[in-house]
Amino acid sequence: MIETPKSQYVQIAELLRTRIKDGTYPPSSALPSEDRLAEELSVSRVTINRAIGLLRASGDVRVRRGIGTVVRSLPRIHRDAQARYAARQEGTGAGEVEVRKLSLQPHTDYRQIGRVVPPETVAKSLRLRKGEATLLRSRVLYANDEPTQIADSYLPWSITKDCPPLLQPDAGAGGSYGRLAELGHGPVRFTEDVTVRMPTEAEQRTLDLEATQPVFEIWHMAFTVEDLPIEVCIHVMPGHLWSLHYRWADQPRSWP
Amino acid sequence: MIETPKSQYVQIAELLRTRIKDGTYPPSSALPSEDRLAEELSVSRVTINRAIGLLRASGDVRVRRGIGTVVRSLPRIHRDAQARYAARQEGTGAGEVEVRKLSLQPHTDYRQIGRVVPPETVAKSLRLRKGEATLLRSRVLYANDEPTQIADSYLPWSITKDCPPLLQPDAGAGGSYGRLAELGHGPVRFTEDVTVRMPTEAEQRTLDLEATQPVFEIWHMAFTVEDLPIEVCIHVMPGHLWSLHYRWADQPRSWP
DNA sequence: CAGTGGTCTAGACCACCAC
DNA sequence: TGGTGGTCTAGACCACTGC
Repeated sequence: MIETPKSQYVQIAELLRTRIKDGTYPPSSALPSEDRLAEELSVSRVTINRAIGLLRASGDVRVRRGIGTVVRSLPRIHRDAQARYAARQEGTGAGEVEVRKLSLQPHTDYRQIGRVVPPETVAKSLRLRKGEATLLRSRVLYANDEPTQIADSYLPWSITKDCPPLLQPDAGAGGSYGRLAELGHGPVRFTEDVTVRMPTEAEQRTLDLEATQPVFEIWHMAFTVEDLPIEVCIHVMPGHLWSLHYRWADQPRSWP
Repeated sequence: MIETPKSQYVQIAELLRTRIKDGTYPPSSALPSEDRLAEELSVSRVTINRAIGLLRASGDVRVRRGIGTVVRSLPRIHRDAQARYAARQEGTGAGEVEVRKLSLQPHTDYRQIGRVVPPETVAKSLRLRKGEATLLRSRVLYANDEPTQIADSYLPWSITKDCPPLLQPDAGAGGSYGRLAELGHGPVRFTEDVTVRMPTEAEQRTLDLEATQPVFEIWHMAFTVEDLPIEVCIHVMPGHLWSLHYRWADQPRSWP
């Protein structure tokens, strides 16, 4: 093995991570202040700050200005793509099932529900004409009051405009997919595109993240029996909070 | 809208990103040196360094010590989970198809092929007894000589030990799944678990990444008709290089 | 050798929080 | 008001590259 001399801030980050793991700094407890750590380790505060920057990027600690640096405590949430839509059909809010499984307290905040001209990429995916409107259902989901995801769901306005329940936070039994089914546009096929990126400033505020903490962006699409796109839902989720699960069987390929 | 006064290094990062997008700094070209940028923008070099740190985390630039800072040029590679295993069955190396689609030059480096006692998590997934061995096929894939992923494939040694092609880099027509099928253990069902995390130091070296650049970890599993786990493959891929694609249809749930 | 980025320091000022 | 982290500076030394 080649011995690489490591920079101090990397070594300090490792030290702090060790202390978190061995219980010296338990979950939800505060780390010593940067000044104190600097003194203890005989380095400048800037070096400590940089070390903590690594812990922040990986989601191990969260920092509150004026308060201090605290060890994160939320476990990873498992998101089973197939199961969640199956659950939805049984009438449960899909996003909350996963959270409840971990004995955490879920909570959904509907930020906006209404008619909206969608971003061009969404319009294209839904095969809408230029300027054609959609119903946007935008919500933020929480676990124990910590934000866990933003979900912006776009549905063609032409199809949803005469369905009042879709304008309510609680869309009724089976959620919005239940209503779509009643309208004769029940989704039967889904796709998801998953990417990782750094959060925008708005997302940093909403999800309580820092510029260096990656987020999943899941571009979820639902199709009807006629293979028409009926929904685009964009999920933005803190990377350190989630684990995504997919499964499939080898079968004659019936889709393009 | 609330006006948030931004720190200089965030503003400078935005400025540099703008210049990259508008072609002032084209792909593969070098940014001005930190000293020069510091002079141009009338800030200290540390501030420039911090701004560039943000561009590095998001994968917009890569830095070569002694050389300079260069604008990244590789596009995102699309990975269609279902399609790639279908392709494999037709005899093409799955990992290379995706790269070739982008007119890039693929290349696979087999780091290790041989008998190995696997990590405990892998052993458990394969339902092996404690200490039972596996065949490990470990490889690094490249596009245009830039590393794009590490793939470590584990197969039960008891099943694979008498199949010499599996000890070769090229496992023959249909890849290792082809050989498993001949052995009567062809995989028919798959699962994938996707997480994001920061890279280990070894991964940083292998994938030419920095500590702040997130990676996908895909835990891929293959099952036989009898529903026995026949392979665990762990993919580690730079987050900024990939886009993952999954699809499924609503159907009577036949799996646990 | 000169030029590049990597790292570190001491000191400073600020914004935010709890009391 | 005192303690916390956020940011910035000027200067320094180092390691690595290419000439």
